[in-house]
Amino acid sequence: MGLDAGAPSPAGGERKGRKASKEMRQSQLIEATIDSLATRGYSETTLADVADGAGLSRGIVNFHFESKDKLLVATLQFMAEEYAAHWRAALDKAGPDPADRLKALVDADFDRKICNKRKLAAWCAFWGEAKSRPTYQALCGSRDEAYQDALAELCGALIAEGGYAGDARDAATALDALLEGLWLRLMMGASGITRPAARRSAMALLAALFPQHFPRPDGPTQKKTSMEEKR
Amino acid sequence: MGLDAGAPSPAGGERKGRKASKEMRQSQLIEATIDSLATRGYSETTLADVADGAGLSRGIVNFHFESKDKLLVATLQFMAEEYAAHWRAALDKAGPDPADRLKALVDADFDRKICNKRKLAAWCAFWGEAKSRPTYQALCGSRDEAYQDALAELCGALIAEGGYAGDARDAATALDALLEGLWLRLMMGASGITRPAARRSAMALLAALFPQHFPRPDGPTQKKTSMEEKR
DNA sequence: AGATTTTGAATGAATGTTCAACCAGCACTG
DNA sequence: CAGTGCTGGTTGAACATTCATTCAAAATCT
Repeated sequence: MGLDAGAPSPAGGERKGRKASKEMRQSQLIEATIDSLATRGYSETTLADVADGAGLSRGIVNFHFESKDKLLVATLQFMAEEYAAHWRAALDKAGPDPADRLKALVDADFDRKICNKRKLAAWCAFWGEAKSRPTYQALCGSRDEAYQDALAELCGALIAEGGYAGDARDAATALDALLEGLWLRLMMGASGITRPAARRSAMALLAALFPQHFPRPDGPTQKKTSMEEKR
Repeated sequence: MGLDAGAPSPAGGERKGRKASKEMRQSQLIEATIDSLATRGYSETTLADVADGAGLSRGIVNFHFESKDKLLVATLQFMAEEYAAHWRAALDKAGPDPADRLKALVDADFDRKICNKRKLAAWCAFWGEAKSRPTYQALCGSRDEAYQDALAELCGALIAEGGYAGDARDAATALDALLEGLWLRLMMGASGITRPAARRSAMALLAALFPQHFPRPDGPTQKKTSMEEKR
């Protein structure tokens, strides 16, 4: 019954019913898993929930993925790859100027595609289990080793350009931690913080670290456009 | 672990714990719960684990706490109260100077009593479930409403004193998010970040935000010993 | 003794996994 | 083209396990 199920419908190759390709089924199940993680939490996520969410039958997960564990690992893997691809694309699209590239990374982190309640909640669910599961720990890996390298490289370039004091690695660590902390706050939803406010907060850190490159919103400082919002 | 914990060996006549008062038993069970959360994670924490960890029998938790849920709530409550009491005490002990008080808050956050793998892991376990449990969400509450108010007040004082640009509330949000993000990183243990390094990173943010009040560490420093440091 | 705490086995519900039957597509044959 | 058999995705019920909870009996304290 209820095969159509609809749901998030990843678009593209429409093949709905019985014949959906293996990969489509898998991503359909992964999406349903993210849904369940976001609404019920890790400890309450059951295969029955996932199957119901996808509009399929009970035993389906054990056919496409070998076990519940494997499904969860695949889900985390999917999110990690999506995240990495997203910031890499943002970096490619940005120009050669280090300041622009750094801003692009921050913006990418707060993009709705990545930074929404559903995905944030799923990330946090995995974080909560990461310490006791080496596999999760490696995949969360405080985001991505490469991401931190990219941050550090850009910070280094700005420090060299602007003659700022401080260490590039430390600045990158602080920035990365700040971004993660803001994600956490956004997920919690408490203290009524919003996505734009969080992004503004991150930009404020950049302004404090690299004042010549990231002018404060109020001061009529030296950089180019003020396409940012005001406050 | 936790308290003396008493070996699980039921052999000897050992009349050690039987007499322990209700409150002692409860905190003993709470400590065992934190242990289990830290080592096995939220989803794998069972009452049997907790009871074994405390060296007591299976049904004990349902006697002192009504249910597993109540035990977990009590555990989170305990940690929240301990955290709040800790930073409040640090604030009381600090002098009247806003810069000193802010530094005291940061130091308190990285105190071993609060900031160790065990407690961090337990916090993170609760964070992971917070979105789907209003009770947890309220207790995590992105730490503490009052904590953020204290941060904002101090930031405001420094901004007024030093004539810095920027908003106190934004600075406090950034600082709080950074501290939480660093906690998360410390818990993950990845990228080999250490507690002193994390604290240094937080201090770097303060130096960037309030350069007159928090001189950079590279110059001949101002405080006393440099017993920290590492990397 | 009476009250309180602790124990450990029994209970029942929830859930991951297995599996035999079912069915949609597809290639091949007559 | 119709029929036929094959491959493999899909189903749902059966199974086994794990675990929170209950409770009567035992142990300990006052």
